[in-house]
Amino acid sequence: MSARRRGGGLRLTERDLDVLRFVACHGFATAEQVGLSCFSGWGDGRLELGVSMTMVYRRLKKLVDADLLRHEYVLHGRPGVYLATRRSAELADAGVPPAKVDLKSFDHDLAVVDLALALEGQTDWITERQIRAKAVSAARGGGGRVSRAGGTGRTPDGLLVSPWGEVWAVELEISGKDNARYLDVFRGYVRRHRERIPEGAPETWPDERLAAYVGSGGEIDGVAWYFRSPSKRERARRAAEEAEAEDFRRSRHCRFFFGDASEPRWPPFEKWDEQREQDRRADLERRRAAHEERKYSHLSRVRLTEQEASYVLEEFHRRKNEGRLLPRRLTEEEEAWALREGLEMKREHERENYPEFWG
DNA sequence: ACAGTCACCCTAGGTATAGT
DNA sequence: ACTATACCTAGGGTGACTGT
Repeated sequence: MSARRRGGGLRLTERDLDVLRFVACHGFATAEQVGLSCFSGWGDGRLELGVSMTMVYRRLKKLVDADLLRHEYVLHGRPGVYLATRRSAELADAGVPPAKVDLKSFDHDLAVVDLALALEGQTDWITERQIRAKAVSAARGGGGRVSRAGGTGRTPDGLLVSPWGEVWAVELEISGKDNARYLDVFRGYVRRHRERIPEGAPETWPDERLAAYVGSGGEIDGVAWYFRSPSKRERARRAAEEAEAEDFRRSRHCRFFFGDASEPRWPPFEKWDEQREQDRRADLERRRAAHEERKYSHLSRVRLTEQEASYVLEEFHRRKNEGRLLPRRLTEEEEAWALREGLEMKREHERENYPEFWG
């Protein structure tokens, strides 16, 4: 059993650290969410609790007793939430300070955790708190292009990073905005499009991806927006189309995806494959152009030598006077034509002898 | 009804001690 | 020195219980 023993007798396991990290990164979470994240496994395409909820509660209680978590009832009749303490935030090394519950966004924040749980798996989820914390530390450390005090423009509810390094901003809408506001947000995201996924992105660690995101000023490959209401989703989709039409060149690099929050699906992670296909085509085109260039420059260097020219002229003179008693000289046009023909013959000969220049 | 806690039991790993 | 055993501590499972 790999576990660390802390003063109070609690042996801290790797899973405990996962719990602390999960809670710290999201700010707070219900026991059920902690259970699904840290006491679960993937089965039948979704997260399933691997132990009983009693087990989860008991473990959480121990962490609360050890001053590593705080338990707080926020709304009457609703499950309580667990929050990180300063000690656990340091212990989990998640790079985020302990959170406070904000009543205005309480429902939304818990819904974001649910969304993250549904979308995590092969993908990495970077929380809004992680982004903000990184942006602040980057601004203090002088690294990164920070557009606003401690920020990288609009901070999404989370970042979804595909195994190939494709970065999608995730937004969860549980209330609704007016059309102009949607348009405004989409314009902002289109401005932050990322033209290319960097080479080597699939091999980078989540914290390197977060650093790259903050360092680039919040560049993204797409926006996945999840809605509870189909009509709001439709309005947002129209706003996105408008933003795309305004700036077609940039929006090619920033895809939009509109999902159902009650049954969230992953956005289409296709950019990496498309990028590789484009690179392959560009490479092919480059090689074809280089080949043409070499071919042209090679043939353009082919000239008739003096000896060859006089041989060509003699040969044409002989052919012209074949069967004549009184031979005639070649006219100027005939000479020029003969030399052109001779040069063409020589180049034809080159083509046969240097097939690598002719494919 | 549901969130959360407690008691009891079993299992597993770590450590001290006795026996060879 | 090595091995076997006992004991302690903590994790995990289940059912019962409490409080709202």
